[in-house]
Amino acid sequence: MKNLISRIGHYVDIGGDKFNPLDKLNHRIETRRPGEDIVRVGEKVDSVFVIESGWAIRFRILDDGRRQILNFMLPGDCFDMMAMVKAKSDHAVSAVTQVILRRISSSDFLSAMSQNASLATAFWWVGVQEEAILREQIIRIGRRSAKERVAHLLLELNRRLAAVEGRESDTINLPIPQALLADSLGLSIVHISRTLSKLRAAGYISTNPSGVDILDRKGMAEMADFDSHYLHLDKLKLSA
Amino acid sequence: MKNLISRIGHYVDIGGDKFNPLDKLNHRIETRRPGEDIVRVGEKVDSVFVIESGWAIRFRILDDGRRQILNFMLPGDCFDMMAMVKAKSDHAVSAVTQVILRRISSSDFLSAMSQNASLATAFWWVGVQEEAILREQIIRIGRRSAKERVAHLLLELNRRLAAVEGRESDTINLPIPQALLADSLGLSIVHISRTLSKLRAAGYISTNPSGVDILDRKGMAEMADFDSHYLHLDKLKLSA
DNA sequence: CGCGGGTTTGAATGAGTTCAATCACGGTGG
DNA sequence: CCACCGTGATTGAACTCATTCAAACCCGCG
Repeated sequence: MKNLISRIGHYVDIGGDKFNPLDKLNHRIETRRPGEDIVRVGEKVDSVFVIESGWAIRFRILDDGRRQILNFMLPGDCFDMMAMVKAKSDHAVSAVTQVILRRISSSDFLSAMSQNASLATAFWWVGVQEEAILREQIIRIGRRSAKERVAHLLLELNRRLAAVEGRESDTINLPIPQALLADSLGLSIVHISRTLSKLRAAGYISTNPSGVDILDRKGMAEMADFDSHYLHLDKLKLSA
Repeated sequence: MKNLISRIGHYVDIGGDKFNPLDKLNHRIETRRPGEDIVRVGEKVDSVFVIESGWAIRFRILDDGRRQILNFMLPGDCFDMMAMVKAKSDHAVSAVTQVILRRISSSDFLSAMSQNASLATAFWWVGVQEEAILREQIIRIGRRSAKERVAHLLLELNRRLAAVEGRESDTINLPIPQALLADSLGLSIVHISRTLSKLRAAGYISTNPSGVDILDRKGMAEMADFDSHYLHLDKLKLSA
C-alpha cells in the first residue's frame, strides 16, 4: 500500500503520515505467479485491486489469437474501480512478473470513499490519470510511427516508475519480453526488435538483459513528442 | 437532457418520469457551429458537459498536423466528469455538426451527485461505458485490419445511436466526412474510401450521401468481431 | 458556369509483417 | 564439463497492407 499512498499522497494530503485510512479497509493480500490470471474475461468483478509489487497487464485476446494490451499496471496502480457496478469484465488482467496485490471489496471501498472526502479525491485522481493513460495509448498507436511509439512508451513507463519509486532514474527495469511491447503498441515482435536497434543506433537508449537505459531523454522526448504532463505528475515531489 | 435521461434511465430508475432531478441543476445551454471548439487544449475545465444534439469529437493534434480522434461524442454523451479536479485538458473537444450542449458547473454537479445516490450511480455507469468505449478503440486501432476497423466503428456508432434514439435502425446517419473516420481509425482518407468500397462490394453496407445502411449486420459483426456487449446496453429496452 | 469540399481511382512508394534461419543465454541432465 | 534444450532476440528476404501523390470525379452552390 506504500506505493499507492506515495502516489496519491502527491495529490492530496491523506491525514498525516502515521495514520493510514486505507489500513482500516478490509482487504486481502493475494499473489500471482508470472502469467497467472488476476481477472478473467466475463468474470463478475466485485473488488478493487491495488498492485503492491510486480507488473501486470490488462488485455484482450481476439478469436484468432491477436492480443492487444490496453495498458501496463505498475506498483501503486489500482483497477476495476469503475467496474463496481456488477459488470462483467470485457478484458482480462494477468500478472507478468510475480505480483502481490491487495483486494478490497467494492462495497467496503465505496463506503470508505463516501466517508473520507480526501480519500475519494485521491482515488478520483488515480482514475483521471488512468483515463489519461488510455487516451495517450490511443494517440500512440493511432497516429505515431513505430519508432515514436516505442520511444513514447518507454518514456511513459520511466515516468510512471519514477512516480512510484519516488526518485528519478534513467534506467528502466523492464521485466517483460519484447512480445509485450509488441502487443501493447500494435506491432510485431520482429519490428519491435528492429525499432529498438534503431533507437540504439540513434543514441537514444542502450539495452541490456534487465531493461533499458535512457541515454538522451530530451532528444528522445522531442522525437517522440512525449510530454509527461498528461500523467499529472506535476506536483510530484521526487524525494531529494 | 432527454437524451441523457433516456440513456441512463436504462440503468437506473431516476425518480419517476415527470420529475427530473437534473432540471434542478444550474446549467447553461450553449450552441456551437460545425468546427467550433468546445474545450481547447490546455484550458482549465470546471464544467461538465452534456451533448443535447449534434456530434462532437475529442481529439489531439500533433505538432506536424497528424490528428487522432479519441472518440465521437453523440447526443446524450457527457464528458469531463473526470476532469472536475481543476486539471488542464490534454485534448480538445470540438463540434462536428451544429451542437447544442448543456454546461453544468463542476461544483453543482458534484453536490447533486452526493445528494442523489441513484443519480450518482447513473453517471457512474456513463463513466463505465465511456471507459469501455476507449478500451475498445485501443483494440480496434491496435490489432484490427482496416476493414475490421471501419466495420467495427460503424457498428458501434449504430448501437450507440440506437441507444440514444431508443429504437433500432439499420441506417446510420453519418454527418461526418470520411476524414473523420480516418483520424479516428488511424488510417488515411484514401484508404477509408477504398475500405468502404470493399465493404460495399462484400454486401455488408451501402452508402449514400447522408450516411450508411447496414445490409448484413450479422455477417459484418462476425467479420469485425463486434460484440455490442461492451457498450453495456444489455438492459436497453428499445421501445417497441 | 465555375468554384470548392469531399470522394474515388490509379500508380508508385514505403512502413511494417511474415516466414525462416541464426544467435545468445541460462538451465538441465548425462 | 559438456551436450542439449527452450525461450527470447536478432537478421535477412519476400511480401502486404496501407500511404502518398496526383488526377479525375461528383455535386451542391453562388
